[in-house]
Amino acid sequence: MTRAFDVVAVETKWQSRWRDEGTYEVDNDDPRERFYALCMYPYPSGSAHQGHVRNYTFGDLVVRYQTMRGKAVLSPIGFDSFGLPAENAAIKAGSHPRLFTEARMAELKASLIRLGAVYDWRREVYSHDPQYMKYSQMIFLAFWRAGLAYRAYAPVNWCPGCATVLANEQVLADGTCERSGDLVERRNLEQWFFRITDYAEELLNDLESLDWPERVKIMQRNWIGRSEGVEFDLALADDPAVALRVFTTRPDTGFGVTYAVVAPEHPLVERLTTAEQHADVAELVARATAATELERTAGVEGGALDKRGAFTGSYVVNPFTGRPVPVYVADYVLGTYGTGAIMAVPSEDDRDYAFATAYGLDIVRTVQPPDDFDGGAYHGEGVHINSGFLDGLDVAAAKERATAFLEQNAQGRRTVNYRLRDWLVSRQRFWGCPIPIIYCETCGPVGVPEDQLPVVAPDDVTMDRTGQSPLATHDAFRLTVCPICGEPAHRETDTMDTFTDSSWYFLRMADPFTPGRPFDPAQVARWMPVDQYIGGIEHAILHLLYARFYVKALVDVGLATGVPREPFRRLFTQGMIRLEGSKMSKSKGNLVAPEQYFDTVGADGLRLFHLFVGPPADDVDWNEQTESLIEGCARFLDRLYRLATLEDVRWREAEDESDLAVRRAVHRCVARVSESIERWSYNTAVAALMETLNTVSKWARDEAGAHRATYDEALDLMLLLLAPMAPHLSAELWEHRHPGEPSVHAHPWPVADPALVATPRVTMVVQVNGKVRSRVEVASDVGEDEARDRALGDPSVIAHLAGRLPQRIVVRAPRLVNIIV
RNA sequence: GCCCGGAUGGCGGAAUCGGCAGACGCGGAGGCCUCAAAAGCCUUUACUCGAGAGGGUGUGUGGGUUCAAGUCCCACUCCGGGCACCA
Repeated sequence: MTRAFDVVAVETKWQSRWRDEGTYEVDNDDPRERFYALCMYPYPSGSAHQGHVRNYTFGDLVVRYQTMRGKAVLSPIGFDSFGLPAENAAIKAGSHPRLFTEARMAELKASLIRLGAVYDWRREVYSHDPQYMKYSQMIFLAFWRAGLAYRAYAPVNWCPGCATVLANEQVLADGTCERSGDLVERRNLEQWFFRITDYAEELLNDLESLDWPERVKIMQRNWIGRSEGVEFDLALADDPAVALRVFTTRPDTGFGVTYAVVAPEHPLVERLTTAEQHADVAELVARATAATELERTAGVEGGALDKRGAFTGSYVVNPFTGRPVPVYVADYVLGTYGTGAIMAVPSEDDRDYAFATAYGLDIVRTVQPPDDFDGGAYHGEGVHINSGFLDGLDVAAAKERATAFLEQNAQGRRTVNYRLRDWLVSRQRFWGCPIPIIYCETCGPVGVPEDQLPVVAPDDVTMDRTGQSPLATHDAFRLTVCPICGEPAHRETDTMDTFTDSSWYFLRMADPFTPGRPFDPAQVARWMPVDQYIGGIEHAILHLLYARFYVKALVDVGLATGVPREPFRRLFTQGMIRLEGSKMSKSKGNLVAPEQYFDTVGADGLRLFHLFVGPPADDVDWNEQTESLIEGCARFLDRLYRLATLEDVRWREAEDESDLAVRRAVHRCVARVSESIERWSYNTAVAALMETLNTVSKWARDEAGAHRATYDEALDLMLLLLAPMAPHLSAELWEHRHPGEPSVHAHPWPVADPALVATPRVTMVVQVNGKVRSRVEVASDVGEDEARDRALGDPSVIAHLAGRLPQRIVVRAPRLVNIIV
């Protein structure tokens, strides 16, 4: 298409100006009111894709809008530059992940600049920067000293073919390695954890104070999974000295306990298993513990549970009935939750019901289901039956009584359990931040002293096809001496989960200037919390939960004293880009590169499209009509350009009625755009501008001529409103109209004149029996009586009444009158 | 299975507090300009009956509340997302 102006020339001109003049650099001692605007820092996968464009268009709009609102806006950027894709690419290309990563970073940076997104580049943070790594490691050690980091055995995905550990995403749906095709095994390795569960309660409670999308909060709540219940002992029938401790949230159903189950990993499995049952139990345990997590949970879909178990030969006493019930080992009970053992109530629990049915165990109802209930386990409200002293009570009352009973008779104790597990941070990977620990034969694990940080992975490595981390076999890296005793020792060769990098980068960005520590808490406290965080919904759980934990922990270990404990006050999650329905991704090769549009419709045109195409939170389907939508946005910019550079206007001296109408439209537009931006309704903000441009354009070209002051006001206001959305063209046209004056982006955000926004006369709808029969012009402050009289006197209304007498007249002046006959 | 979200013209979407359904844009149709085209400009465009004036219908389906429902309530269908043996 032919454009009205040279898009590339205009855009590159302003991009270099913003960068060269440091327009969006902001100092930590800036006296203006502060605003921290942040987009989730990207993984550098190469030049930007449409998802980036969308994300950073929204972010840039916020930055420029808040700047015009007079705030000192902190707008940093960085790169989440560690990670598996770089490692895989390096293996393929036989190069070093750093070379690969840095090339991709440069590409992405160039795209962001061509998008016109503006940042304080002095604050750029990237995960593999040795400076950043040093502080990541300092933080790890601080957590360790505070007891928040610890070592424990945990199962990992082990590929026998590659002789290495796999990330979950490297294991295919059928349980094989994506690279070698071997069946992935489960192995126990000693690994590092962060004690995030210590913060479960706070992470849950603080969600309430956050201005986040409700569904993200719900996802986090579910992930944390708090549940209140009772822990108590089930005594072994033939040896009361041995007790099986169980956890339940339904103590009220105790009379329905017809068996008990322990997890295959449970420490009492040996003790409970009788000689006759030994073979059965051993087989079950072997199968369950060797299986991958995947196999163990396979077949769970749709609730069709393939539960497997074995009788131990032992019995425990149901404390409610006093009767012995059998104990099973079954793989549907998890060793890692609660006590790793349960009381089973098949009548009121689906899983127990399925197991009991399969193994022919008793089912005794304790809650009366409704008459029409035809399912298996019943978990609704109801009155207790078959339950001795609980009979007749409702669920809540019975819970109370049963809990009190267990406290007195079975070592019962009210407890809270969480679904949330501690955060496993070890990765058996090369391209990540090394865990700064040295293992010494005599001193045990020792932290690398601060003056020896950062621990940086060596450059002289070759990534081989197995995917095994070269650190594990690189002796120059691995072998060292103990910092305490000086004896030969070896380094930890695991690296940290990349989620650790993204858990504190926003703190570093707030103050990357203080030497010797991650940041100066006092400086950071002045910027935090982030006022507006913007990113993809895919980070709703992990990244956002880990970052929240990190900040709380950093405050507690003294590295972030005074910093608010919640990092992100407001969160916005944007929709995804889909290509004809399916998810767009690099691996599918269905990306629509933004670069091609920068040369045609320009960054402004593409940005406008992303703003206009629909609500920012909704997904965007990229299809055959997208191209023409983008062109429609470019066309709008062309029309604006033509109007702003119009030469053959007939200027007239006197103001007339049309001037007032135009001024009204323009001021209403100011109000509408401002309000739309505040509530993240960018699509309607653009629509308002399009509408206004149509009005002004038509008026300015009219034969009756245009009044200069009206035209000037209209153009200036439109350019100001457009400045955060299409920053290049707005700046260019503003400069054209105000040569030598400060840029449009330095101008305060406009305020609508209330007198012009208010409409003195409005259209009132007149309905007869709820159907619109007429519209009449009335003053906007019209009284009820006058509104009614106007409605009843309208010829079309009289015709529709056809002589019938109104039974009732509803008057909602000045909007509507409804006459009921 | 449980928890969330959604469904509006040919298409993307608008309707912010229960009060004019379809703003704005795309696409379509017709016209102006032009030797012609591109670009631009103008008109029109939910469906339907009607020559027109005008009428009827219409926001996934079925009910309900209300003078009035896209909006609130109940039941359901379909689509999308999250969790998925967490006792």
